[in-house]
Amino acid sequence: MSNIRQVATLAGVSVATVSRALQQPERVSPKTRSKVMLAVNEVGYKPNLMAVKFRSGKTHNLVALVPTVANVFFARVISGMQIAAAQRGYAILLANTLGDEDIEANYAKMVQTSQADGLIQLRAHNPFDSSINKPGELLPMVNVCEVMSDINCPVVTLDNRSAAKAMTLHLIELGHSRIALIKGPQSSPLTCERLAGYRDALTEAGLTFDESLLYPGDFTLQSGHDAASKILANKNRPSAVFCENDETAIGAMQCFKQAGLAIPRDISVAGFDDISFSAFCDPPLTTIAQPAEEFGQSAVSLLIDLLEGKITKAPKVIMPFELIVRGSTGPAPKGTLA
Amino acid sequence: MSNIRQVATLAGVSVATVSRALQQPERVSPKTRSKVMLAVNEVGYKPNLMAVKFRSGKTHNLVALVPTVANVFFARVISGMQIAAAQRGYAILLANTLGDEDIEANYAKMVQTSQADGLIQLRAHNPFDSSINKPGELLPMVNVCEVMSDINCPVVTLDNRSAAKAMTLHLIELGHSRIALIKGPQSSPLTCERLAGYRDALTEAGLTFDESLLYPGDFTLQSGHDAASKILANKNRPSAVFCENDETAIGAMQCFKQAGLAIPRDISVAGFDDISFSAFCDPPLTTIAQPAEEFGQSAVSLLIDLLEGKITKAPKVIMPFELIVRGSTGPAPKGTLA
DNA sequence: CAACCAAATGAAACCCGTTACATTTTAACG
DNA sequence: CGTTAAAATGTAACGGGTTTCATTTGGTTG
Repeated sequence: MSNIRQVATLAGVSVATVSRALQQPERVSPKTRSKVMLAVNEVGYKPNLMAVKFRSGKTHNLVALVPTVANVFFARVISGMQIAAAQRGYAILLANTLGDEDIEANYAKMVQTSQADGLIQLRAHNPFDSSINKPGELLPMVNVCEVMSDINCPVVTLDNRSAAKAMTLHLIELGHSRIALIKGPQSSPLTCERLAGYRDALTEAGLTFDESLLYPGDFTLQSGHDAASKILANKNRPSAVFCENDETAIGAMQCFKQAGLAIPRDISVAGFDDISFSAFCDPPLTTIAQPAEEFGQSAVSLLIDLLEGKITKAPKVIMPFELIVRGSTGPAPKGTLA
Repeated sequence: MSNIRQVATLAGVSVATVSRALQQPERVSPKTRSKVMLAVNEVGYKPNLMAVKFRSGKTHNLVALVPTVANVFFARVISGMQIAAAQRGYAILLANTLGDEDIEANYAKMVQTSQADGLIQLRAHNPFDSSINKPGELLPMVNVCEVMSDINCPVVTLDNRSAAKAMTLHLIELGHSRIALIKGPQSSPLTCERLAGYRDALTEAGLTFDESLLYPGDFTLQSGHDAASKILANKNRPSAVFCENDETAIGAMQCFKQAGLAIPRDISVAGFDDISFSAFCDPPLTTIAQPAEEFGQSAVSLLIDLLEGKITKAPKVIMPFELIVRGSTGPAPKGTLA
C-alpha cells in the first residue's frame, strides 16, 4: 500500500502539501495541485482512513445492538439507521445479540475501546460496564422503541400504551368483550406498556380485566401459534385476540385456521407493527403501523447530534402510529358467550 | 480517556511493560503484573483499539454488501455472518445498498481505505474500482448466493439450477403441464440459473417451454401479487406457479385467493428459500429450503481464511438444498387444460 | 565471588495521516 | 527597487499502542 510520503516524494513536495492538496485544494497552488494529483494517480494512493480516525479520535462508526435481525420489524429499523448513517458519513456496525448479554457487552465495549463512537440499541438494558460512568454526562447511546427507566438516554419510540389502547378499543367497538392478549417477551418494557394500554381500554369500556386471557409470547411466529392453541383450549374462548406483534398474530391465525375457525367470523385477530407480510396474509391483518425506518433514521440522527455535541439533554421522540383496519378483525359473533 | 503512558507512570514502569502485562502476562513478573493491574483499574484504562488496528494494519472489520436487509432470507444470511464473525473476532459493517451502485462503491472503498479488511456481497457485481487490481491475487472478497462469472472469487452458493429443476419436477409429477414461473430481478444470475433448472425439468419431462408463462418479479410480496394478477388474466391459465422466492409466492397466493381460487385445488404455488413465514401461510408453502445462516457463516469463514492467507485458491462451496413439500402444491385439476 | 545465562524491563522506532508553527515565495504598492 | 503582507510550502510533533533491540536484574553454577 502506498502512503502519503511516497506521494510526496514522487511529486517533489512535502507531505503537508499532499495532505492539503487532497483536503483543501484551494490552499495549494494549481501547479502543485496537479503535480500532486499526478503522483496520487501514479501510485494509486488511497489515504489510510484508519490512521485518520486514530489521529482524530473519531471513528465515525456506530454500533447497532439488535436482538435479532431475523425480526422483520427490526430489519426495517436497521434499514433506516443505515440510510441516515450513510448520509452523515457514519457506518453501522451491526451486532446481532440474540439476547445474549455477553455478546451485548462485547459490542458495547467497542465504544469504550474507541472502535465506535456511539451505540444504538433496541433493548431496554444498559450494555455498558460501570467504567464508562461520567456523572452528569449522557452516555453515547440512543434507545429505539424501548424506553429505559433507570438511565437518562435519548429515545425514539411511540406511545405504545395509547396504540394498544386504540387497538383494543377497535375490538371493543366491534362488540368483543372477551379479548385475549398475546404478550411479547417479559423482559421488554414494551410488553408492559402495551398491556397497560389494553387494560386502559377495558377499563374505559367498563369491561373486566381477566388475567386468564393473557398469554405469553416472544414475538415469533411459533409463539403465536403456541399461544393460539392454548386459546383454543380455553373453555370460555375469547372472540378476539390482540397480539403484541404481527409475527405472533400471523402464527396465531394459522393455528385458528387449522382448527377450522374462520377469521374474523369466528375469531378476530389483531397485530402490531404492520410488517410487509401483514398486508399479504389471509385475511390481511388489522394492525398498528409504526414508522420503522423513521425510527432508525431518527435514532441515528439523534445519536450523531449527541456525539457532535449538538444536544446535551436527552430528548424523547415520540413517533406517530396509525391503526390499520384490515380483514382480520370483524364483529363479535352473536351469542357465543358462554 | 486514559492511555498506556498514564498507566505506566502510575505503576512506575515503562509502557512496554504495561503492554506486555496486558497482552502476555507470563512475560512479566507477578509483582510487576499486579502493580500494572492496580494502575489499570485505578485510571480505568481501556486500550484504544483504534490505535492497535492502525498500527497492525488489520481492522478486523468486514463489510457486508446487502441489497436490502428487509428481505427475510438476506436477514438470515446476515445473522449467520454475524455469528461466525464474532466467533473469530471480526465485526460486520452492514451496508444496505438498496441496489445503488454508488452506495456499493462507497462501502467497497472502505476496504481500499483500510477501514475494513474484506467484503462479502450478496450480488454478482464487482464493487471495487480498478485501483485495487493486483493481477494474480484474489480480491479480499467472497460472494454469497450469486456466482460471478467474470471474476475469480470464492463463493458460497447452492445448485440453484438443480433445485429449481427438482421443484419443477415435483410439480410435473403432480400432473401439472402448464407451469408458470415468476422470476427474480433480471440483474441476478440466480434468476437465470433457476430459469435454466425450470427448463431442464420441462425438457426432461417432454413438456414444451412456453415463453408466455414467464412473469417478471423482483423478490417482493407486491411483485408476486402483480405477477399473479397477470397470470389470472392469461386465457390459457397455468395450473401451477413456481416462484423464484417465497415472498413472491406469498404475494401470488394472496392474489389467487382474493380472486376466489383455492390453493392447491385450483392452482398450485411453490416458492424458494423457506423463510419462516412460509410454514405459517395458508396453505403452508411448498418450497426449497436453503441453509441461509450457514451461507453467512461459511462466507465469513472463507473470507477470514482468505485474509489470513490460509487459502490462495478461490473455492466454490455448494450448500445442500431440500425440497419441502407442504400444502400449497397438489395434483393438477382434471380437465382444465384448454 | 566471578562468570554467565535467562528473565525482566526499558528506550525508542514505527504505523500514517493532520496540523501548528516556521519559513520561503510571490505579489502588490510606494 | 525595497518593503510588506499574503500565499504557498515545509518541518516536525502528535496520537497510542506494539515490538525490536538493548540493558538491567536475578539467579545459578563453578
